[in-house]
Order: sequence, then C-alpha cells, then structure tokens
Amino acid sequence: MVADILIELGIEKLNKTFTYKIPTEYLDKIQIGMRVLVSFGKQKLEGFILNIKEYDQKSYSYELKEIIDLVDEFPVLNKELLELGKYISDKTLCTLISAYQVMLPTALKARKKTKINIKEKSYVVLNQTEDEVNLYIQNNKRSEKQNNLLLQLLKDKKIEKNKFDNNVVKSLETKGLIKTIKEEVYRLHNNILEDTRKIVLTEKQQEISNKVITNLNQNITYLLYGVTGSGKTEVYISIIKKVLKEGKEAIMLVPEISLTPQMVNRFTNVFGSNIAVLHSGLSLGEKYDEYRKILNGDVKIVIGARSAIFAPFKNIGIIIIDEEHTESYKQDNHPRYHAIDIAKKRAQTHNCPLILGSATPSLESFARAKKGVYQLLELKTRVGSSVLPDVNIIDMKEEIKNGNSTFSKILLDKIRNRLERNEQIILLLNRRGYSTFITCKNCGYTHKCPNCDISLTYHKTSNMMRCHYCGYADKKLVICPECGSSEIKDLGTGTQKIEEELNHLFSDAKIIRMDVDTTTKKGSHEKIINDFKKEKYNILLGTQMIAKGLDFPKVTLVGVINADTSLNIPDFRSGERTFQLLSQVAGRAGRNKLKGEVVIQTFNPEHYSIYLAKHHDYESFYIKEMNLRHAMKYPPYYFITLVRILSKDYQKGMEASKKIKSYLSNILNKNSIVLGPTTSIMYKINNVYRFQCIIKYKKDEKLRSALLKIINHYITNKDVSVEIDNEPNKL
DNA sequence: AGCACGCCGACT
DNA sequence: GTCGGCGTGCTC
Repeated sequence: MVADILIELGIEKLNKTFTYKIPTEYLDKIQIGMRVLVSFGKQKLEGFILNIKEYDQKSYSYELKEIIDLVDEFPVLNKELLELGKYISDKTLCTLISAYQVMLPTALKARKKTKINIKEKSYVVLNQTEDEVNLYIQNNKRSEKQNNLLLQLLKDKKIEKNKFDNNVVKSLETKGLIKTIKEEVYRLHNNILEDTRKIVLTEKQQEISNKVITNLNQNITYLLYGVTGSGKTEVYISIIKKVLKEGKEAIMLVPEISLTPQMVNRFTNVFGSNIAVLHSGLSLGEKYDEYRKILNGDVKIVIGARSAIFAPFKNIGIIIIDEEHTESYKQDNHPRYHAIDIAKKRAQTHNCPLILGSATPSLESFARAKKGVYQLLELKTRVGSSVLPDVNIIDMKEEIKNGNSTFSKILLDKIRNRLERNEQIILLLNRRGYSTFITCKNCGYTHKCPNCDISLTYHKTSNMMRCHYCGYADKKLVICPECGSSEIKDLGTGTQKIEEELNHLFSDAKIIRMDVDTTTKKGSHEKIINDFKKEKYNILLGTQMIAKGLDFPKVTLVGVINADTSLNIPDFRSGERTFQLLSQVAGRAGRNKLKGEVVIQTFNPEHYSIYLAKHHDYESFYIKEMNLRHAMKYPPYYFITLVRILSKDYQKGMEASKKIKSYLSNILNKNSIVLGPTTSIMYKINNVYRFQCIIKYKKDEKLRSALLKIINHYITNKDVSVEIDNEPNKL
C-alpha cells in the first residue's frame, strides 16, 4: 500500500501530494488525516495523509520512499475538516496545506519543529484486590506510613503521587501492592463563580428563542438584529440549552476583544465546565488543551474568536456568531477566510441553524435578511427599565470659533457634572499616541517614516516618534532637517495627549487609558476593565477597543472626541464603520437604571453616518447607504476582489500592475469592472511599494481561472508578488 | 523551504 | 587554474 502525502511546506509549487510506501508495521494503524514524517529531498518533513491506495508499481518511473514514522495515533483532520480545507483553498486561492494548517491549533499542525505535549499527572492506584491489601495491612504493623497510604487508597481509589513521600510509594511499588498511572490533565479550568442571577427571558426574547428552537434540524441562517442592551446573550443561552438537550454541540464566536472572563462567566453559570474557550491570549499548550477537551468529548460548547469556527465537533446543533459585522471575523493574512463563510459551510454539513447577531449588522447581512436569504429576527427594545441614551451632536466648527479645540464646552460641563455625581465616563478617541504628526511651522516639513512614508506619531511616554505600521521609531525632532528652524509643532491629538489634558482639567479625577500601548501585556486589558468596573477610576479613555460589548452600569456619559477620524478614511465602508462605531460606543451608556447620555464631537454634523447614529436609526442608515452602494456599484450590489501587487521597485511594481489590469480587462466579462492600477492607501510599507486593482463583478465565471493564472505567473517572479483578497475588509 | 547543480568573476 | 557568487530546478 502507498499513501499520498501533502507536505508541510506552504508554497504554490508544492501544492500537490507526493506518494510514499507504507511500511507493513504501520498498515493496521495508518489512517487518512494523520500526520506522518517523511524524507523529502534531503530534509525530513511532516505532512498529512490525504489518500491511501494500492501500490501500482508501473505507474511510477521512480523508486518510492517509505514513510519514516507516524506522528499521530488518531487523525488530526477528520473527514469534515479534510473537505473544509479544500473549500477554503478553493475560495481563498491558497495552497491546500495552508488551509489545513489554519484550521488546527499549533500543537497539531504538520510542522517538524514545535512539539507541544499533553500535560500529564501521576497517580497511584492499588495493584491488588482489596482483600489482599487488607491482609497486607494486618500483617504489616511496623510501617505506619505505608499503611496510611494503602488505607487511603482503599477509600479514594486514586491519589496524586506527589501527595506522599517518594520512599513510601517506591517500596509499596516494588512489593507490587500499588502502581503508578498517568492521566491527562488540562492546563485551563473554568473557575465557576457563583452567580445567582436567574435568567428570565422577556416575552420577545422567548419568542425569538422558540422560533429558532422549533427549527433546530434545519439549515437556516438567521440574522438577529437587536439593539445594544436588548439581551441577545440570553437568547443564545436559551437556544444552546435546548441544543445540548438534543445531544448536540454548539459553537459561538464573539469578537476577540469582548471575550473576557466576565463574558465567559455568563455561560459557565449556566453550563458549568461544559465549555472550551479559545482565544489568542492562551499559551500554545492551553490552546491545545482546550482543543483536546473538544476532541475528547469533554465539552459540548466552544466559545472563541475567529478560529474557533474550526472546533472539531462531530454533531453541531447550532453556530452563533455574535457581533457579526466585526471585521476581525475575516483573517487579514493568508489564507483570508471569513468565519461567517466557514460557518455557513459547516452549518450546511451539519444541517443546523446559524445565527448572526448584531445591533448594527453589516450591510451585506441586512440586505440578505431583507431579501429573505436570511431570516430576520428583531429585538427592538432594551431589557428592563434601561432606555437608549440621548445623543448630542456637537459641531466642532462652531466650538473652534469660540476657542475650544479638543473639548467642547458641553462635553466639559457634562464630564464635570458626572464627576460631581460620582458616575462614570467613557471617552473615545480613535487614535493612539500623543500627537498625530509633527510639522515644521516654517517650511511645512513633516516627520515621516522612511520605510512607509506616513507621518510618525509622537509618543510622549517614551519621547519617541513611532510608525504605527512598521514599528519604526526615531527621536523627536528639535530642529527641522529641511530649513533648520526650531519652530516645530505637533498637530492632531492622540489618546496620550487627551489623557494629559484631562489630568490638567480635572485634577481630582482618576483616569485610565486603554489602547494598544497600554494593553500589550497579558491580562492588562482585563485589569483595566476590572478596575474601571470596580470604580477605581472615573474616566475610561480609549480607542475603539472600548466600544464593544462592555457593560458598565455606572457609566452615564459617553463622549466621542472626534467622530471624523474613521469617516475620513478613503474606503467605501468608512460611513458604515463610523455608524457602527458610534452606535456601539453609544450603547455603552446607561445600561442600567441610570439614564445615559452621549456627546459626539464632529466637524461633519450633517453627515448621515453621524446624525443617524444620534437617533439610533439603523434602518434609515441602511437605506441611505444602500442607495450610495447601488450608485457606486459597491457591495452588496457587486462583489469585490482586490488584487494587490507588491514590489520593492516602484517601476517594476507599476509595470506589473498595468499588465495585470489589461489582462483582466480583456479576459473578464464585459459587465465586470476592473479599476486601477493605483497605489494602495498605504502606498509603501516597510520599503515595499503597494499597488492595487479592484475588480467589481456580479457573476463572472472567468474570474477564478484568471486570478489563478496571475498567481501562477508571478510565483516565479522575484521582484513582484501578488496577493488576492476576495471581499476585502479594507481597500 | 533547503539543497544541488551550474555557469561566470577575483583570488591563494 | 579554483573558490564561491546566487540563479534555477527538484524533491515521491
């Protein structure tokens, strides 16, 4: 027998299998989906077995090598995952091996290095019958310690080995009375906090839950559109309960950022330790163990970020994707899969429902719901006595005239007022660092990154200028290198600067800042949230990471310092992003009995993304934005594929881009549109120039093969590389 | 990815 | 003459 092996190397040229002979001693153990060790050229590599077949000698003109070793006892890729990998590689135009690798935790990837072990604990158990042991104890009056161990073992059957003196254990072992066994232990345990809050569903929540529950054996995609604070989680819990009762399993995705212990705790309260949690904060060993809990059938629920969609359950009863509009559900590096897409595929294979939940669904999803592709479920009101907060929009053009720059008078008054009442405040500024850029007042020179050609951001704490794209850092300029002037000014405002101003304005207030710079250490994110919740601080100031899912009952004021930062990004989704962001932060205010208020500062008060967020009016926003998308031929009316061309050489990159453009325009359908080539918004990152062509199409059966041709053509080109991004998040 | 083969420049 | 540069091609 021989086996077709897919080698661990993730390059296009090796996107095929190699055949190896199976040594007879492995014949009864070997299975498709297992990892094996093979010699490949001069090197030893791991690979996945994709096929096992009879050895037909005449179909090979060369001598086949033998498999060196089996890596696994059981397949790491089951039938479903093997198929799913093909789907991913087909959809995202990646190699099959990278599709398989992305589905697995590091411990189970085919890779010669990284070995992550199963953690084991040693226990001692009796090695003879109870009668024999009792008899021994009778006759062994001299050794009290040995007798104690045996007596305890008679009672408890199994005891951790290190609880006893090693000499005692050893001597009993040599006498054959006890033996040591090893058992797997998981590195992570859900610490279940007792929470007596009983979940009582509102009438509306119950209705929605029932609707889904009555169709649990159908592959329906639901869009659960529920305003912030409407209690979507309670609905999820009630549905999962039913799914477990039916003996099936549940996958729930939440954005990485809202995957906090508090969030998980709401589930452990109901489901105990029946949950595996998967997120990027875990160590490789911990991730492996959470994964093994699923494999071993020890849990029926998995809660996690994007990659949890690959949880190897065998009998999925429901898939839930909360905050479905979240960008990070799409992986932004190769292979660029979208978790919603994978979820649909898996829900189909398991013939189960998929629920997409959001207060601000992506236009694509809402459009599908309107068309009836998804079934729309709505939660229009908040739970209990809490109501949606009042939103004030402040025109900063007016404020500037009155001499107020970063803070409007109204926002300052309201902050002061909350501080007096001892209520909490959240302030959002979508830009980290101290100032956005530094300019010479005399000649207009701006300090830019030499690798990426974008303005460096001043970080006051380290007194350095930093590039937020490549990490380049430089000392702050004192003298302009162009004209020698010392009239250097910092413009634009980052979170650091706001923090400083707030400290100055409200010297009694305790302020905590949360952005990428203060949350790099493991657990720091968690600590900030906890401390704020415990009211150790009055004001939480942060970037968009504070917008999602957090629930602080004492917050009655949310301020958006500059709503325009996300609006001014040249991307067709910037309006949608702004609306979502404003709605999400506004949703942080007044989540309890205390009424909340929101202040949005902007230079574009007349922009629909801003004034419609004031009225929490998603539907009007949807209509307005859809008209625009229709007129401009953007999603959801058209599909978009981005072809990105990368080169260290500007000229070569541009030339290749032009060739690609003309090739595509010629070969694609007449009603498909090819835009470009242009330089990307970030036109140079880390000294690599970036160009792009955008393809807009409704249906184009020639697109796939055309893209494959382009990829294959540029594999051999050492100066130019090409990336394809289907349905890109960002242009 | 790594490693061998191969064909041109400056060196003990 | 040869050591070594890295371009090209192959790995069951």
